[in-house]
Amino acid sequence: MCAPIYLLQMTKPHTRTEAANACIKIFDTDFFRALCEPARIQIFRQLVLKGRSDIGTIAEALPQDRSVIARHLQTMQRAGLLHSQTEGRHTFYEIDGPIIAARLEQIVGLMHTLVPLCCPRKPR
Amino acid sequence: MCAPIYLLQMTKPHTRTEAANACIKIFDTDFFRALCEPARIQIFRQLVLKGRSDIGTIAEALPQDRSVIARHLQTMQRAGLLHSQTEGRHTFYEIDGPIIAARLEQIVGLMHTLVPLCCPRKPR
DNA sequence: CCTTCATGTGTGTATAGGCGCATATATGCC
DNA sequence: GGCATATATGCGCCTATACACACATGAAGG
Repeated sequence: MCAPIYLLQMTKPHTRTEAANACIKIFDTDFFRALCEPARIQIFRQLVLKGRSDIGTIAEALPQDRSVIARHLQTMQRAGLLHSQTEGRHTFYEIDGPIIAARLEQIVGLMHTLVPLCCPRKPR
Repeated sequence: MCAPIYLLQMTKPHTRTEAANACIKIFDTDFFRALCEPARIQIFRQLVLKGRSDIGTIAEALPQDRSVIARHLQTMQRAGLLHSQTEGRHTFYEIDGPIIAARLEQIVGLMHTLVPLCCPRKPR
C-alpha cells in the first residue's frame, strides 16, 4: 500500500489544453469520494472533537457498527485525509490537516488560473 | 430549485467544538460528490478546453450517451460547480470558477485553524 | 496457556447511482 | 402546420457501496 501522490509539482498552465490536463491530474476522485459521504464527515467531526483517537472511541459516538467505522477510516486514510499508528491492540487515527490544506490550495491555485481562460465574466 | 448556500459567514473557530460544527457546515457532501466521479471530471475538462458549451458539444467529445452527460451537468450545477443559460434550443453550461475557488478557500481556512486544535505535530 | 479486548475481514442485503434506450417536450426553420 | 434538432425524462439493467452480523486475528494480562 503506497501513499498517493499528494503534491504534484507542476508549472502554472497558460493554455486551455495545459489547464485541462492539469485538472485531470489534480482532481483526485478518490480524495473527493472520501469526503462525499455524510457518515465519513461525522467521523471527521469526531476526530476534530477528540483529536487523535482509536477506532472504538470514534465508533462509540456514532450509530454505525464498529466494523463500518473501521472501514471508513481505512478509506479516508487511503485518500490521504488521515494517518494512523497502531500501538498494541489499538489503532489511532488522526487528521492530516497540513496535507488536506495543501491539496486544496493546489486546486484553488488551478481554479484561479482557470478563470481567465475558461469562464471570464463577459460584460453585458 | 434554489441555489445552495455557497459562502457561509462564520467566525473563526477557537475551540474543538466550534471547529467540529464548522466542519459539518462547510463540508458539503453534495459538492464533493459532484467531483468524485471520473465521468464528471472529464466533463469538467471539456468545459475547461472549450469554455461555455452546450450539451451536445460536450457530449460529442465523450463516450457516454447525451442523456447521461445532460444529467451529470445538472448534478454539477446543483452542486454549484457550473451555471447554465438556456438560449432557444440550446442549454449552455460554464464553469463557475470564482465560486468553486471561494468554497475551497473557505475549507482551506478552516483546515488551517483546525491543525493547532486537533492534529498538532508532537515533537518526538 | 487462556481469556479478554480491539481490530480486521468475509458475507449477505438493501440502496444509490451510472449508463443506455426510448420517448416526451420545446424550439427554430421551411 | 410539418419537420428536424436540442434537451429533458421515464425506465430497466447493472455495479458500487453502506451497513450489520459473524468470525478471524492478534495483543495484553492473569
